[in-house]
Amino acid sequence: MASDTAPVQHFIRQIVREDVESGRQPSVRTRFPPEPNGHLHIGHAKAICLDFGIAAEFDGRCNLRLDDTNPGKELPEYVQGIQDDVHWLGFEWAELRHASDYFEVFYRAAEKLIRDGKAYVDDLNADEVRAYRGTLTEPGKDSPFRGRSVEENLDLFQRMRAGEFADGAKTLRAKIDMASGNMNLRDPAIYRIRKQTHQNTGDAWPIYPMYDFAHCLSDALEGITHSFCTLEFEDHRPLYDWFVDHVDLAGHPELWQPLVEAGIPTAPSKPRQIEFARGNLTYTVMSKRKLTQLVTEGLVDGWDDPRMPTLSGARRRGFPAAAMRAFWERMGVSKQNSNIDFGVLEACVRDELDAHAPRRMAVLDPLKLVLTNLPEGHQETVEFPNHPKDESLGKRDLPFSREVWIEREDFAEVPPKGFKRLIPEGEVRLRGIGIIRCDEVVKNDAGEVTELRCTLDPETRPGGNATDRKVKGTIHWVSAMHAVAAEVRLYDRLFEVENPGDERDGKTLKDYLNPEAKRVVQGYIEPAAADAEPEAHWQFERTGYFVADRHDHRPQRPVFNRTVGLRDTWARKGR
RNA sequence: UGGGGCGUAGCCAAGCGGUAAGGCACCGGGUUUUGAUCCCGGCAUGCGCAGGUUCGAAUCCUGCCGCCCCAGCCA
Repeated sequence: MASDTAPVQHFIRQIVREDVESGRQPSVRTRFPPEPNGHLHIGHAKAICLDFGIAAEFDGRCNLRLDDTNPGKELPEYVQGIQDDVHWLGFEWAELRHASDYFEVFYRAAEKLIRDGKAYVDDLNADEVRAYRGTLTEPGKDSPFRGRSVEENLDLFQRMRAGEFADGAKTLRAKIDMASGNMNLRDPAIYRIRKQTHQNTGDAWPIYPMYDFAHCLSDALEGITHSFCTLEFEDHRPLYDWFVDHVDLAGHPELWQPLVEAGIPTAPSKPRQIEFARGNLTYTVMSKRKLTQLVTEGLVDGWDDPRMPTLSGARRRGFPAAAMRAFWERMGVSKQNSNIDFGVLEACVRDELDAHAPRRMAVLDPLKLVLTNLPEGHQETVEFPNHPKDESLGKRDLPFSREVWIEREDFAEVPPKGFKRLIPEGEVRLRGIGIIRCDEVVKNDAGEVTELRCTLDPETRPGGNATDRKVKGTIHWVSAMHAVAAEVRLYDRLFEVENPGDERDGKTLKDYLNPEAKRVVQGYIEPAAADAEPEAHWQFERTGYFVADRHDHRPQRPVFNRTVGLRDTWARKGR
């Protein structure tokens, strides 16, 4: 996948480039390793773009690996969702793997550590382990089972695998250093007993490897050269290296013989873990717990609700994948915790859509306008370019008639200062038609404006001799006779505050929800917008960028979602 | 006197001993049949603070200060 903007310099790019140029790592292999226990969100897109992007940039390969070492939390539906999201973002993996593909290798590797005196079976229960671990400032104590013989450990571990012991009764632990300042090195668990059906391996295993053990060895087995992960794993790096070095897959082919037999090409590497900061966004939340809460409490309409920061939500909202990629490229990669202004993402979305979205006209809050100097029943078609700057997007015919819908807010009886639209006795340009003058304002008994009666200046019509006469404003319209009624869902930011995850002061997510984040209106669109394919992006002139809803849109019953409004210096001034 | 990270503008972020890129936001101005787009200009005598080394320091050294992560048989 080619990059969408000039690459931004960052430390990971630099490290990889140096590794390639020096010949240390002539070929680059990376992986994106999500746990299939939830939906991917915008933050994950940063990792996806990094993992797949760096591989592509250096002519390397990137695997998609599902890190499925904790059965019970992981579901096949999530692995499908993850694949869909990665594809949507525009990436293709070299190989799809599961950590569970390597369970037999992990088991053999654990046995090797036991034989080497580097691992032991511990009978301490979870509470006892915690008590023995010490605290951040005090060293831990050795488990009384730490000194078991290799033979006993091997026997016990084999019986763990055979399913002889109950869940939690025993663990296999690495024998490292109970006094280490790094808690991860205080004899971390390698295997735990969990008699739980696994989504891939069924009931073949009563024991499952821990992340620290499985992840680094999976990387090595896949020949990964650069293993990118987030900052909180920085402390795990010594352990990552410890397992890779002590298991020494490259020097012990017998450990991964099962993969060879299964026809899985394997050439173990010495991968290097490099940590970077996650990217947070203002006005949203990214934590699985909070996202789940939004869905389960019905605060949104599901995981792909267009207000959700999930990738499926962003997609349904109409954020183009190219904009998502450009956004993360623009943001760079560093080791600083950040809270990125949501406006930057919106700016990327507008950049992309301004360049590529064809224009259409739609009226979301209709007010009838009659051109009294046109004959009753008058109708004609007017040719419009689909894009003001890109002729390759072609032209279309737009029906025009004596009665049109205009946007209610484009008329004001009492105009605020600086108002450039239609006022009584005033003139404005009807986009693509000509200059009209408002002669009469019709109201109902309640005093509400129900209709505007105007005259069109024929000299200002295309081909006339006053086409370039200047008026302050231009407004959009849809021919009433030809308009197609449409449901338009106006989305906005889900939360009203920059940090909705902030639960200090006893506030919760619900206190910060933006009640205006979803408004559904019935509007009128020009016929050429109604035939939209689901997921087609449009700019409705002067109102914003919209996408035909992926699931609900039908040409007979159009449904559009507002992706993001146009930049609006007028509305901003008013606030 | 636990360990590991990070401090450059409102938000991101480059910078790698030679005198503070870029983007978003914001403020001016120009073009415009979208109050959009586009274009031009402005926006850190300053790089957490204090010392030191150097002809020269955001970059090197020392000491402080602030923020983040770690005590799952989660990932």
